[in-house]
Amino acid sequence: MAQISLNEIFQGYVGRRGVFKNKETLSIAFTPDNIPHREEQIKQLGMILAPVLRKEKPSNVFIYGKTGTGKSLCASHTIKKLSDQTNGKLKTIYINCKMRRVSDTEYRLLSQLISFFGVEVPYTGLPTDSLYKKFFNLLDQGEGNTLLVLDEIDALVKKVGDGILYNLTRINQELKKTKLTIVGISNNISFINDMDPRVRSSLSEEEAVFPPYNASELRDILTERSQLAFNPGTVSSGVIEKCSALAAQEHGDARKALDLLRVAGEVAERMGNEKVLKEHVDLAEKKLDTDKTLEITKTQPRQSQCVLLSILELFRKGTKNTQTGDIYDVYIQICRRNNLKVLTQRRVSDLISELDMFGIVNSKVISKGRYGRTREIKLNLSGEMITRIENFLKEEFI
DNA sequence: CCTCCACAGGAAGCGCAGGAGT
DNA sequence: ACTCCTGCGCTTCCTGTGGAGG
Repeated sequence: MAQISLNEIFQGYVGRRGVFKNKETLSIAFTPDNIPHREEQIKQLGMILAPVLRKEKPSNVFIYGKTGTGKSLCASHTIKKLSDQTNGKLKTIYINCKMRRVSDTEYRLLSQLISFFGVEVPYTGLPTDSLYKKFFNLLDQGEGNTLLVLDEIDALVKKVGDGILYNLTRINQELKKTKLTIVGISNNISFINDMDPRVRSSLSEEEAVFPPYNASELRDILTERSQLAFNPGTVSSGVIEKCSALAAQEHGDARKALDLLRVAGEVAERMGNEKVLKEHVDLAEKKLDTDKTLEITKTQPRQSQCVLLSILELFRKGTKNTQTGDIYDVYIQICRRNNLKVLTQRRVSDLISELDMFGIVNSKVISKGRYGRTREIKLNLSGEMITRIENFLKEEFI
């Protein structure tokens, strides 16, 4: 039985022409040749970095803009073009500072930098400044310019402070043959104010701002990409407009727009449609939403999951106007059942606030007069999400 | 008008882990 | 290898508060 139906599925797959021609072109990792609506920024970056062609040191650049505004894309595009001009002689080090366990401490970042020169360094044990020396020596062995791209640089500063940036910006004073230029990329603008003024000024000798895309700009981007990604005529009208509009509502995030389009295509294929329809976009949005919330709950610490389960149990019982105390009572029971340490109500209250921040619940402070002042907590999830999260939590807890 | 409920949410401090300095 | 030092999760203690009921 199972085999027959599987065969049918496979047959359906092979027999039909899928909607995708090249799905890769919709992923964030893909670098298109043409980047619409970023001509200004690319030109600006090009002008800032152009001195490398004359073997002079360009200014350090600080790039900021919200997620999905094309910062990393434009930076890597510009640098690649620049590198082509120099016949690949331009050395570029790209580091994403948000990668956990890779580059989230001073030591790890330095060992990353060193490994770019093909030298491996022990995971731990060496003093930090000997790593600096090593990096310095490796750097100075080469000629000309080295570009250091620090993506999500705000994460680095938040984690380890600005000392490392201070050291890196000063390194040029010592270097003889090479020059190091830092390209910092951040989606948080305010963090730069917390930095040491010296670091701030040397890091942002030049600044490039990436504004959010509006709906029509997003539409252009999607139109271009969809021609690469989909077979001709498989995207019905209105689909791209819908994806653009949804993503524009969320601070003009091109990544979200591309995700929506890609998942809509996947949904269409799975449902056996030969065309991507507007309804598929709705389903895609739901799926992305659910996946995201599920991912959040999965990565949440156990205590927080326990609190969420308490809220879910109360919801299933149909309790109206859930308040902190109710949740705490259920929470205690779940902890006992699961042999978990019972935290104080004060702490649980904070955990509820965290769930609120994630958008999983909505809580608002209300006063019930004689019957006290508390927070009214409501689940902020669709029915399908509740079931999926519940299924996950039921596996984790008794 | 006052009271008093059921908490909110700030402040201080504790114990721990893991990194930095030596 | 050894002490600091720092950040984090958490507890303890605290003061503050909107409004129903007296």
